[in-house]
Amino acid sequence: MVKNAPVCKSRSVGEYVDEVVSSLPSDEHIIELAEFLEAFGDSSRIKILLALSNHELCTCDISAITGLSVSAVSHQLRVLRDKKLVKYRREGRNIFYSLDDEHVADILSIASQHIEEEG
Amino acid sequence: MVKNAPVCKSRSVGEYVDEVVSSLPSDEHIIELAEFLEAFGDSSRIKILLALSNHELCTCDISAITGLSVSAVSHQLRVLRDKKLVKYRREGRNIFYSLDDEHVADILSIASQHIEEEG
DNA sequence: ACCATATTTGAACAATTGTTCAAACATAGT
DNA sequence: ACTATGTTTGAACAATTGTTCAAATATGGT
Repeated sequence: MVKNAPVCKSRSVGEYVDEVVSSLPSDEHIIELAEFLEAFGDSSRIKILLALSNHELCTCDISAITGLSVSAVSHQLRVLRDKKLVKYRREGRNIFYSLDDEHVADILSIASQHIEEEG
Repeated sequence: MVKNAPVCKSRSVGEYVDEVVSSLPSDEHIIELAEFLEAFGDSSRIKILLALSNHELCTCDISAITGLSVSAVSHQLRVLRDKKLVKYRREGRNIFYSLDDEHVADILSIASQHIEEEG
């Protein structure tokens, strides 16, 4: 009837289920978390973010640095803007992008550490 | 000829391009970084990871906690295993999963902070 | 008003994703 | 050997993704 209804018949397991359920944040928060972290999940965007950890950069310089087309960079910057990983300011014809805050750099750095340790 | 060839004609911009390029890690490292962080980028997987920050859990309890089907959980656990976000151990019929290391919990926690600050 | 530069946008496309379902495999108890 | 429980697997499907291309928008200089 209830399709997803589990499951463990063993009762030594499963005693903490209610406790864990009530420790979880709201679905809304979980979705925001996933959407924020999803924005890190593409090598073009990672390359852009790593470039921005060194310097504030305009769109066309990011294109030159990453080897991506200007259009591809702009599309990815939109994702990074929408998901609040980067901020920007206009200066004449150029728009300069930078990391939104330290959290973004921290996540990149922790992820780097993790990869180096795992081999 | 070269399709992606940029780009900025203004020379005040772009002087640091070479410097930033040489500061970037290898493409291989960038891809590993993206693949690791991509594994955080789905609300089902985030829910699983948050549950695991509280308790070591077996597959069917994760299913009960998250409301996902056992099969869906197992598929996602495979992603999390492959990308080294979780580890596991067998105990009889059950397989207990837990976060691979502190890095994973740290990333979840920093991302949570980020979201709360941005509103 | 016009032109060049810088950037964004929208449609199109192949490629990838997450879930479901049914079937398989693994372990433990009888 | 058989059965029940726990978990994984593979095929299928709709939905989403990232890039390209062509066209649009924005700013500044003449």
